[in-house]
Amino acid sequence: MAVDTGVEVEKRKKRKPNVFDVARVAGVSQTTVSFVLNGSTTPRISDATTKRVLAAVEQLGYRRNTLARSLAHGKTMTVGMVLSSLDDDFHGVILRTCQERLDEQGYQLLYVQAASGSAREALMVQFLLEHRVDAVICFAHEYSTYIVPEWLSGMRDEGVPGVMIDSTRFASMIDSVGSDDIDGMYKAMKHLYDLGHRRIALVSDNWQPDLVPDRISGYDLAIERLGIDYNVQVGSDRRMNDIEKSAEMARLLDGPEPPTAFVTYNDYTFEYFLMNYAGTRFRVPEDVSLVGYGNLYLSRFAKLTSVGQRPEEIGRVAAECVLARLKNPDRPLRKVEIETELVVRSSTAPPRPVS
Amino acid sequence: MAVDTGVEVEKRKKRKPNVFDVARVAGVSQTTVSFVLNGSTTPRISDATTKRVLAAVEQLGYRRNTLARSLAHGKTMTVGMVLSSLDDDFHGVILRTCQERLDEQGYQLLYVQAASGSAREALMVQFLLEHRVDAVICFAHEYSTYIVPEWLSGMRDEGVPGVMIDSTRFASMIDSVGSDDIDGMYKAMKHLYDLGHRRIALVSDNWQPDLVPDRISGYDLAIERLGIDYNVQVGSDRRMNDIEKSAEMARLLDGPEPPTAFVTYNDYTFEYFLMNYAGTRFRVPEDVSLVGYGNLYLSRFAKLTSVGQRPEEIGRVAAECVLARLKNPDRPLRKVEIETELVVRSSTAPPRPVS
DNA sequence: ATGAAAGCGCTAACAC
DNA sequence: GTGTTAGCGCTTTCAT
Repeated sequence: MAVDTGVEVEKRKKRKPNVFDVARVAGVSQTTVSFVLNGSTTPRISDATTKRVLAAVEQLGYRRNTLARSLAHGKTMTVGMVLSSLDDDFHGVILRTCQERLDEQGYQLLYVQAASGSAREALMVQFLLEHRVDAVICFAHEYSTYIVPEWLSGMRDEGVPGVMIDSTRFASMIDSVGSDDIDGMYKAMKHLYDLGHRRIALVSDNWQPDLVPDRISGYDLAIERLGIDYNVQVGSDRRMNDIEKSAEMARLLDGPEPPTAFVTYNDYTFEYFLMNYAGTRFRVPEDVSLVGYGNLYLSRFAKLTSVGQRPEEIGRVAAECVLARLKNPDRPLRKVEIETELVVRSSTAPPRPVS
Repeated sequence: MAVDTGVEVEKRKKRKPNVFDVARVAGVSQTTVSFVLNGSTTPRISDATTKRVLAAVEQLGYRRNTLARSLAHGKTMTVGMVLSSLDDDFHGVILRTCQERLDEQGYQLLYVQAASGSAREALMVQFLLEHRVDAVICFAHEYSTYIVPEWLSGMRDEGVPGVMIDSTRFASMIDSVGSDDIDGMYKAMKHLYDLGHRRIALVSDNWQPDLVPDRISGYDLAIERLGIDYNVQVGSDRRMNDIEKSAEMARLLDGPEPPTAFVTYNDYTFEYFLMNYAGTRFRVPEDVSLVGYGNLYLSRFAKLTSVGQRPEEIGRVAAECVLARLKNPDRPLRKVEIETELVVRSSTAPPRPVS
């Protein structure tokens, strides 16, 4: 490596200082600088030398170049994460706990954003891979079906570990961590059953036949296990938006044999109902009980009983999976289903006695 | 960190293909491959060659190494962004629009997370700088005061452009884009004034004397400009949490000369009041009008009149700033204040006639 | 149109 | 404990 002798001065102004410069100023070799900077213990560097190097670093305003560093030793110590939505606390909590765990091992989470299932999502995974992240974490989503397998196999080919969050649909291809949603929905149903409800309707969705399928089959399972003779699902037969679902809920409540409670696969499905029917046409929980899903902000604000998915656990376990596979790429595939917890608030009460 | 030497041969097999491999398979030189991959036009590559190269790329499953690429030509085409909160739609919208604009110029947004004002925030800026992002975007925050200047000067020294979002407090040091909050608060006051309110109290905060200072001085300004003879600020003299603020609001409403309306510097300040007082002890807007700030999710759900900050504009303009400075590092400092918009919903109405 | 070769900044094996 | 040096994968003059 030829150190410019003549142009040196000119270049000095723009070029950022590198290990070599530090070495020269400190009067040591590159290697020594590198060892000091990386706290290498193998060849123990004398305190005096260390001090001189550090001083040179300070003086020059040297900042190490991660690009070169990673290029050289083949590891970036970063984990890429493709984020779809940044709008809710669910994702926020997962991110935080995931990051915390990764931090402990010196890994840094790097996010990029892309709507789930969009072409951009696949692009962003490419991007992360090109940046040689050591692993990729991705949120599964209803729309993912089409696109996921494509980049999933891409990652496999390159030996980059990945974990899928929030769904275990791809658990046969990749480490996955999600919630035990069948049980979660069962808990919701059991809670209402125990309060005395026997006509519990589900606010569902047919947007994707396999959207949050566990939550929906949890409903059927509960019906069966609890020996209930009432199975009404709003929005499972045709595509409906939340406004239409609310109207249908109201229609049901005004009809014969009305449900005394609703469960849903997502807190926000109730949003419109809460905004425009609850408290005016129907009182909650006097006229109808409501159990949401997700324990998201809305359920806290609206004091909704809801099934919590424990995002803090999801994030932590996802990090754990990544770390474990990074350590041992050949470990068997892992599929984790975090147990949910029912958070009881004031949207549930015993049903009104039949009038 | 000792890399096992014996396994070297094993590893060899896993080595990812590089330009050189591609070149060999395609029967051309490295250079040619590089030109093809970068769509170079200077030396026009023949279609036949291009095709062969692409075929080789496909066959080998070659993926370019951004690390090496960036190292070589000194640009990463990434913009780093330090995110504090991922929990609300405000940030989400900014991110999306900012990304969209950056995309157009081929820049990619890279996020890292750190609580505002935390030691980690400074660390993350270092991290981004070490990764040689071409620019940094950061959210200002009440706590930032202490830490910001430190890494701000660090960036300046290295010639890495940055823009501060959501505050213009550091506008003398860095391109900044925020909202015109003085005017925003004035709009809120004017709206209430026009409805007939003359006793409007502010729910404030003394946590940091310069926290969202514009919104607070906007209140004083409005009082003066509108010739109002009532200036009551909850929580401006001592530190209070939202629960205490709600209690204080209730106390005020029950007292003599009660305010007929409240304005605040943040929608969520009203959260507790809405959950526990509104609709029970006080009706909104019959007994009291409420104007929030931020037009955040809460205000939409609770049908709160609120001052919107137009995050989509903030994000776009932030990207614009970065792009402009990237193009011309010497352009004069820019300070943009996005005009707010009052979103009227059903939490505001004329005050009750004095009883 | 294509190829040879000099870096970019850093790590780490190997010699001293 | 310190220095030498060969890569890491790619870009990019400068010849050819």
